[in-house]
Amino acid sequence: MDYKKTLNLPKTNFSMKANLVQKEPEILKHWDDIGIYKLVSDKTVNGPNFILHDGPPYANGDIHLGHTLNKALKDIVVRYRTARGFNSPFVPGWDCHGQPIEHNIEKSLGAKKDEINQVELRKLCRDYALKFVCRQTEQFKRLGIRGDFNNPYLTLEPLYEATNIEVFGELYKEGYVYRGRKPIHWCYHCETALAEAEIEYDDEKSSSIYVKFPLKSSFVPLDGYDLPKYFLIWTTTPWTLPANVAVAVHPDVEYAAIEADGEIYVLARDLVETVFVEAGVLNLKVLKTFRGEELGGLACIHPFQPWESVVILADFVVLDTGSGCVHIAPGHGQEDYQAGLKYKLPAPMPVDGKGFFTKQAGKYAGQHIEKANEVIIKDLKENGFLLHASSITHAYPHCWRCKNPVIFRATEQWFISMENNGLREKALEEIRKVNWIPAWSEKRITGMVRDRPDWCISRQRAWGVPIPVFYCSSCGKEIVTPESIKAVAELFRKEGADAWFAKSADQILPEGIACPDCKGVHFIKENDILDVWFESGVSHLAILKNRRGLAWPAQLYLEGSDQHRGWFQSSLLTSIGFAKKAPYDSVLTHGFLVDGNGRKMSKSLGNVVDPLKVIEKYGADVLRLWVISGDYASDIAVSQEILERISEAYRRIRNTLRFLMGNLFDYEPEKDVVDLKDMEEIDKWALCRLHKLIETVTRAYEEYKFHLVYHSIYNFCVTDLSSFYLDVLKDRLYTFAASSRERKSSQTALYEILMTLISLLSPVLVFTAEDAWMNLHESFKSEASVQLAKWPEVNKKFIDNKFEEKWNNLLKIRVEVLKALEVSRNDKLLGNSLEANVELYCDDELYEFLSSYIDILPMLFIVSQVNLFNLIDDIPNNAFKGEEFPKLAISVSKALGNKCERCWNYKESVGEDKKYSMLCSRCLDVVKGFRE
RNA sequence: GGGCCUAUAGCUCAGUCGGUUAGAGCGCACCCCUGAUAAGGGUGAGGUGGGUGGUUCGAUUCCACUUAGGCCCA
Repeated sequence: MDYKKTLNLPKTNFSMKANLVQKEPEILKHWDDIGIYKLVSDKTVNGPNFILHDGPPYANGDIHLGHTLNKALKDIVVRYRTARGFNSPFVPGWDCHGQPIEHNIEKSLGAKKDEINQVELRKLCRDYALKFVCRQTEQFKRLGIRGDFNNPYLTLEPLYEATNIEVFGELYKEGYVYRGRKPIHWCYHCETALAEAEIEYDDEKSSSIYVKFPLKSSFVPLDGYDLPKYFLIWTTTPWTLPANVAVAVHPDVEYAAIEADGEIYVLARDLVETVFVEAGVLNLKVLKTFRGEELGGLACIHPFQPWESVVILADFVVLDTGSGCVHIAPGHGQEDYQAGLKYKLPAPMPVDGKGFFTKQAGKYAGQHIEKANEVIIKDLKENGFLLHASSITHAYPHCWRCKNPVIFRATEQWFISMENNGLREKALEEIRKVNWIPAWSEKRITGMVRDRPDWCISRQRAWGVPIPVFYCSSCGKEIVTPESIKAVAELFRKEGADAWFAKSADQILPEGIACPDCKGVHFIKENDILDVWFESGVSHLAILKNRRGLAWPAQLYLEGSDQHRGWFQSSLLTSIGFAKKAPYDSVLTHGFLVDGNGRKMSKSLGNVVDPLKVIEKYGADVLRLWVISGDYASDIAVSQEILERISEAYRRIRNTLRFLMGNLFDYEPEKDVVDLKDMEEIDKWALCRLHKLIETVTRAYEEYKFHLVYHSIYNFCVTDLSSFYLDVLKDRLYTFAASSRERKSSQTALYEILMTLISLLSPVLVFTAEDAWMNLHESFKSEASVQLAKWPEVNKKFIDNKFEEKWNNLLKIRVEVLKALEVSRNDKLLGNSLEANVELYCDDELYEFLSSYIDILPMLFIVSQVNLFNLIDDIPNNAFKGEEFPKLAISVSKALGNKCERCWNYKESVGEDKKYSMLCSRCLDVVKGFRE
């Protein structure tokens, strides 16, 4: 007879093979059908707020793994919060304006670029951005991100654009905003500013000249020498000399005063030889040396401009070329500009947009800079200020469109001052009030805010939000008033920022506005648009304050650590300016992606992992599991091996769920539940472990330590369940009478475990949890989705440390027995452990402990018989002795009796019954019960 | 060059407020099972704790330096 049919073998529709690639889209459709986002919000709307404000990704290209990491972490946080009953809406956002999109559109237009106007260009940019918003939306949804994707926030929406205007107006009113100058890349052929991405570096032949700057001040170490004294500077751009205001030296470098041809030159000592060999001057004498630091504050005479050039100290001075004395023209270089700010130097900018010198260039006014180079060199030579001139070839920036060399040119820009209104101090104060996770994050942003320069919010572009400033046509005065701001904001709310480009200033401004200075009534518009960081930086105002269901400030911002310089700061600064307070209670940062060798992902290294391909191969849940498997506080590694590992871990977790479900096929929670006091001890142990797991996992979610969620759940599945509890339970589940108390006891535990695991996993394995949920008996669930289920609560009545300690001891003994069994297995004494009879020889203490468990020892060891002895002297010779228990010897022999055909245990009772001669007594009762 | 961060077995992580032979799971090798079966169980081999130096009776844990890597600046 085939007794298999009389067993309670597992049954479930929850498939072993996940087939996520196919199943996930089906589940997504199911969520769409039932309107899961709304169901969850309706359920949690009255809970306490937990607003995670989404940092908007740029609407360009497909999502990459960095997006995946970030959005998955956010999704996990939000899902955990809603499961705990918080009102935690998730409104995804996109950053839609900006140079990269505009640049791509211009590229695709090619020569036609000049034929279209700004409004038309903006239309194309808009379509482009929206296209990628749609695309990324689908990709994020495929990842299982739950959010209000039907109502995302886009920085190109009229309401959003209007918020920028209001915030700018407020900041202006409060005195944070000013107009200043700053050097930017400028193409004088195209007459346009260029962004870094629009620069191509190419070799260029330039002049290389050493220029003598006469020392004007007295410098004590050289006072004794009655010779002309010069600082010797080097430059490859003679045309920038008219804008020179300083000479920079490195404070820590050794400088020398050299006598040559009856003159004294000051330059870096290590470069003396190089310079003079090149200049063909061989007769040198080192008069003195001094540290650069000593030179600071000296004054030189500009070779041809009517001002002094002061000696300043700068760390950026390097000694690989030149003389160690760097010509500084703040209007023509980044570092020069920074140094100029530091030393409060003037920043003359004697070059116009077409590349011609202005009046400020003195005698060179009207000349083009390209032509002026040789004139300047000639003049220097004639006036005795040139030591040497030659030419060099070096990498030089060129315009991406016209391929001509570009220049650095200071232009008028709008800034937010860090100082004017104490913004820096206020920001630092707010930073202290925010909870930064991990803690060092606070150090990082503090340092950055402390040292950052003023925020340049001007961009010379078309695709963005205009800076709402008007200038009086007659006197040029800038006009920013509550009325003008209101007019622009209202216009944008109605028509979007496009209106700025389509209308004239007079059409935009309300009637009756007059210039406060000259009473003029005609105005022109500012051409610059706002830095996109300003735009995304006002999202907390545009979205959290304006949308129903959201609230300001946010409980959490969660972004990559690069945002310490980006969004965390731009949001903080706008928020302080507008609302005098940080826009977030907590800020969590995660690290960056690296490959298996810890290298960053880059196309050139060829180690880029495409999340869409991972999803196609493994499924989104595996990708999400990967996201939490590592500690994101530092960088997160991804590689083929790592994904393979994660994928296996996923299968393991899934199978554990499957086994649990399969063994609950005939369980009805209400009817079959067994009281704790009536449960088998091992089932109580399982529940004890489960509730400790709930505690650990919940704390891990609470503290955003998701890798601990993964490791503890996984270890629980593998160690506690699969390799022990479930393995040991099979006998009881399969062979005991279906409705026996013993079996229902174990099922009661399994049910708890199953429901808990599904919930604990639900923020991460969103598809799998739902898949499991859909395959549960109706009687197991009261909600349409696991996402609506209650979070498991720790119940202290299940946790008993003393009890657990006892079981730990049993488990340790079990390990020893398994080792002994393994020895016998290797000796071919047995295969299946049920073929074994185990004899334990132990001291009194252990004997007493084990004898209280003698009835369940065969089950724990999965053997047919266990006997206890305390006669330490009578141990068989071949007994196994482990290291853990010196007072324990284990002897393994063939089990007594015959194998029961039904439960496979060896029992002496097998054969006692004539009719069922292949059954043990226990199975006999069960089988008889079947018949009745 | 500066600021912040990371560095424990092939992989992902624990842990030690400085103290006996550094843990877990996976992977790997070997074995068992075939009533979780494109599953399950067992045993075992893997670590000079990035490196150097210092403090200490004693450091993986504290300090300095250094190497490699990451983010952001310059």
